[in-house]
Amino acid sequence: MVEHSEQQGRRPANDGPKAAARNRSALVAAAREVFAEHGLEAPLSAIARRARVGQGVLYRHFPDRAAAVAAVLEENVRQIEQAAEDGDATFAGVCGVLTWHLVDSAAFIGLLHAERVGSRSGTRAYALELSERVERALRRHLPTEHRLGAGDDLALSIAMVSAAVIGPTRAERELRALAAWRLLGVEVGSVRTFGG
Amino acid sequence: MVEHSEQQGRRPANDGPKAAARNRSALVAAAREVFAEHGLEAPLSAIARRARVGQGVLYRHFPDRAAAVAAVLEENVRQIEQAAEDGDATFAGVCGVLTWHLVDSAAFIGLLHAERVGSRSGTRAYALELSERVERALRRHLPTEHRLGAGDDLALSIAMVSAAVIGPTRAERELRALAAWRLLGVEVGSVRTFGG
Amino acid sequence: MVEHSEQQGRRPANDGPKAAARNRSALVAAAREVFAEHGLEAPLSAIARRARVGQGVLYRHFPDRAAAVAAVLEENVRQIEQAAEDGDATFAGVCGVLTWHLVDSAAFIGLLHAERVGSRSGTRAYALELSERVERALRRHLPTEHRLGAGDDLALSIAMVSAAVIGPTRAERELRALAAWRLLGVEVGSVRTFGG
Amino acid sequence: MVEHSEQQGRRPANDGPKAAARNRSALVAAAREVFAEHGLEAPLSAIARRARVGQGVLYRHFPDRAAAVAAVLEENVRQIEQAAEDGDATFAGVCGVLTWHLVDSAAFIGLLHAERVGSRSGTRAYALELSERVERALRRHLPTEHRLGAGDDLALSIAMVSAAVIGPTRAERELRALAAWRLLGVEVGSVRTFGG
DNA sequence: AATGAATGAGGATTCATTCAT
DNA sequence: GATGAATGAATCCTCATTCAT
Repeated sequence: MVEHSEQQGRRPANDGPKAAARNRSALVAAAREVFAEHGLEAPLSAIARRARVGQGVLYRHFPDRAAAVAAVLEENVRQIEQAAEDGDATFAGVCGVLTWHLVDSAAFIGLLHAERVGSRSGTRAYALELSERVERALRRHLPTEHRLGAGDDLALSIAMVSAAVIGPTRAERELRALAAWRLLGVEVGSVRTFGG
Repeated sequence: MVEHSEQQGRRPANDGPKAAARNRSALVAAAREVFAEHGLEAPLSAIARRARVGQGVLYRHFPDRAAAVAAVLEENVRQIEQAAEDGDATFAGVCGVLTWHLVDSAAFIGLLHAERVGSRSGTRAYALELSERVERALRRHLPTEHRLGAGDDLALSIAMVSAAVIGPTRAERELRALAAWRLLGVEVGSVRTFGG
Repeated sequence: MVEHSEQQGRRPANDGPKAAARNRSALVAAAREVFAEHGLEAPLSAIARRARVGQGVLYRHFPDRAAAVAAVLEENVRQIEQAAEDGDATFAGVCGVLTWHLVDSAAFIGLLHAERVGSRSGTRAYALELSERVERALRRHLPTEHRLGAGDDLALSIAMVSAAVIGPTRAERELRALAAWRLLGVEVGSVRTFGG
Repeated sequence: MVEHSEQQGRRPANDGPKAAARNRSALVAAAREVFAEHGLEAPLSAIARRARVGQGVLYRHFPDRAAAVAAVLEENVRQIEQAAEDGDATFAGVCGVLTWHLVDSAAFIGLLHAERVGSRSGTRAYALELSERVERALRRHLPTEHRLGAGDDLALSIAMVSAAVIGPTRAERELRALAAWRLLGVEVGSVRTFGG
């Protein structure tokens, strides 16, 4: 008596490479949400779960936590860069986009606290690179005579503002962000995602 | 139900109650170092290990993480308060003492990021109380017409400066702290612990 | 924050998902044995150890002690219910099956001492639900004029009998169980597992 | 400069042997309360704390948990024996006193579940001895023709009734105890402590 | 004889990471 | 390429027990 139908465990279809891209975006989106809600220390398994993929896929795309964080922030940074590349861009405008991301995501705030992201080599370097890109995007539209123009003052200001962005509601966080910019003597444009 | 097997192993010397005070200071010192190096989320066991005491002693002295954090920060905050109570105290002077502690201890910086300290009840409340005490100490000497006098601006400034204090060396951290105060238009006195 | 050091140690074979079902039964069997031998408060780690699986597997299958207890008792209760659903079932017969399980497993006895199962919410509720199912199964065949028909008398009787079932040997426990029923004026059928 | 007043740690007066007796009763009373409230698995330290003595004293008087349990039960058993020795004693009356203790103390109930009290040798033997004394006290007034007169039936009945005594309120526990006796065909006198 | 601090093993639980299928 | 179960180290916390004073 041959019982060959015993091991029929249904396995989700393997959609091939096409699924890979889909999974990656799902993972990034999930990571963005999870990090935003629970901070950068959230369990990685939560990300896989929210993305509706197995743990293995997570590790295929992001070998470690830092990579996942980076993938999330990469998008944020790119939006800021795009805002800076826009023809009509102004310093205030780019600040507004930056502020939007700070208010939107706890993960992004962590970017400026790169030291804490992880002790494993490479992570910090990457985070630093990202924050430099943010700084460059802003500096591009910084009037030469601006008070933040000298030395590290711009980078420092970004870090300082990011620290101000705490609070349970988005409205509260935005208020604090704007107050922080004001204390630094910076006028901020509309707080919104670029193109949104 | 913790069912301990009847262990026979030789037990290290028990120095008796005399050790209590010694242990407590060892624990506070260890906690200060560990928190300064690894942040407020560092494993409590690391503190016990560095203090060369058993886990139980840690828990006897500090029933939870909040208590350990408090023990470390309490001293810092008190020093700032004492600086503020000094007859000759000035706003710049108290800022200097505050800055010294920020530069000295990552733990102290975390104080202003109370939201991250822990989800366990009590911790956050205590951290908030401590940061309010710091603010009150500073506000006491804030000239009425000072630009940080309004609303939450002083508290916000403290948080912002604390975020600026990163860097591998003490010198670097101090430079950044001073630059941050300068950006906020605040003149800081000598950066030193009160009475030191 | 669980910061795992990058362990290099060889990792025991991972038999993959196929092992899941096998592990689950191993865990239930182990739990049955451990609970039977050491009561419902036995260390969960003992169960994992006896099942030859890691702690994590235990928690994957049973999120808490209650779930593990339930998995063990669920089967016992179901057998009693099946006995009650049998066409030829009699009160004496169902009592016999109940008695068999009482004699077989200390865990099952604990069921009737639900109050002690655990202070953690959920456990007690579940235990109570199970004991109610046992009572319902018996009541189904309780002659209307039976002396245990009124109020809580049936539930009380079950609890009372379960307390009688102590002793080192199965034979001894069975004797005591039967004596207990007799004292309550209940005639019991053959003490055996249903269908066995 | 001689600092010889440094080590002045005040130490509570040592009242000598007189204190020993006082401590012992305090401990027994504390143990009774703690066991009654939290069951026989309660932390021993809770007993020392409630008795306002050091941990060491506890261990001096009771080398292990079993000894503490025994000390508590000893008093209960003695009261039952006294009730039985009273000139006017009846079976119903002694049952009433026994019932009072069952209702009063979770610890006493545990007596009849001696198997669970502890695995360390001696404990069980002592518990068994105590339960035998209870049985003897009852048996002394058991009418010869009583239905519980044969074999182990009396001991069994005691165990069975004790299992019935659960519930959050004393009133509830008493009701259940009385119902249990009734199911066994035993009439119980007033439920009260002997002489109380 | 009492005090009460210290010890440290043990149990619960959580995740990072691997890997058979 | 995807799945998701398994592993097991690490952390937290609780007590039983000892012992210097």
